[in-house]
Amino acid sequence: MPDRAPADRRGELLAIAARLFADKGFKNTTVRDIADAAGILSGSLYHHFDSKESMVDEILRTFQEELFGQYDEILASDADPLAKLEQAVLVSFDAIDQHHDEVAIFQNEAAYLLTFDRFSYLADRNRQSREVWLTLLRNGIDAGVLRDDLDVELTYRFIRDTVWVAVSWYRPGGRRTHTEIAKQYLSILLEGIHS
Amino acid sequence: MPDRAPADRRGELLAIAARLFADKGFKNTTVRDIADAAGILSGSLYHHFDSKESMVDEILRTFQEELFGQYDEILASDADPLAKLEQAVLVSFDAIDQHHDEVAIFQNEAAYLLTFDRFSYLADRNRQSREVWLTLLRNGIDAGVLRDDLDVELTYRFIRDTVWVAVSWYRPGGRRTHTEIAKQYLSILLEGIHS
DNA sequence: GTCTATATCTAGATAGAC
DNA sequence: GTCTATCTAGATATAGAC
Repeated sequence: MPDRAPADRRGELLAIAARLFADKGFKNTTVRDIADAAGILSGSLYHHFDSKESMVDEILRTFQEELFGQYDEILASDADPLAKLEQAVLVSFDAIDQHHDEVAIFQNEAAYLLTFDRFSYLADRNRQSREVWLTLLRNGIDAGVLRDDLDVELTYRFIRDTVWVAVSWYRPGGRRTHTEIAKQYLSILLEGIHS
Repeated sequence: MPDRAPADRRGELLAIAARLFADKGFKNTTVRDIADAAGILSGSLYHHFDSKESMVDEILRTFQEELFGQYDEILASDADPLAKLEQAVLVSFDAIDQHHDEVAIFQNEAAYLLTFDRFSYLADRNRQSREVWLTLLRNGIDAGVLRDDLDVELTYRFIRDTVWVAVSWYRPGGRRTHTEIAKQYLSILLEGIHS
């Protein structure tokens, strides 16, 4: 593996920053915090990155490219509508497990970051995500496997919110695996809690 | 109405601050922002309040006393378990409608504020909220009206998250009333989306 | 690639006049 | 109750040495 160390220094620093942004918030994390955690001084960070904004930008872009690639694969597959919906939920919980910090940052900081022009792509991603879920829900209704008396827009929001907000309490390595949680969630979502 | 203006100036300023804290975040709202919105200068705010922290403290305390009073009433009532659960959901969506900014602040800033000793009561309120929902769910299971194969702790989290996170997209005066949203949500929660 | 040193800016808070 | 003026602390970012 040639030039692994130099190429990865950037990734290391981004991972350290992501952890802090996720835990304390973007605004509330100082470049000194990041440098301290990395064992260097704040000025040295500017050898690697333009600004604190550039750091969070790179973190979110990289993560979202991967996540939306997975959604696209599901949409393009030939699974039945119910299976696709389940896969989308599982992939999302997988992201919470594998990219916990990135999901947390997107959940907690997107509204703030969207006030800057350079982060306008986050709004595009929100629209894209809405399209994915609405498509899955409409296909399920059309195929007759989902109730047709539900407000699709509201249903989409409930699913989206419950899935992603789990990042606020799920901790990788905890008592329940992310797959167990995803399956319980799907059971409630599909069948309800009424006996 | 004697001395209405002087007594309400405090409340006016708190409402202005709450709106800004909810929209932009606590850390990201400056005392100058608050003063600007109130049409005064930043120094003048300190005639009314000790600090920015005191402002958010008063906002959250007042709101939570009211909300938890309502939960206590539901728990103490003689309605059946299913009705109590429905009432708790309705009361929560009512809070999102009537105290939108306060709910948003609690949702978005609690984790940060909890790093200060003076806000440790927020952790107590979180525990209290958990007890309310767990009690409602357990009573429903014991009475046989809720599925007994569900993880109660996970179910509580899904309900809590989906209810409160609605504050991020619900806007008072929008296309759907908060009661319509609450009823759709209860329909999904109780019966599921499967046809 | 990191450190030293520092420029620049912004924020919370205070004191006293009006 | 508000304004003027200002203090102080802390944050982002830069320049040049090592």
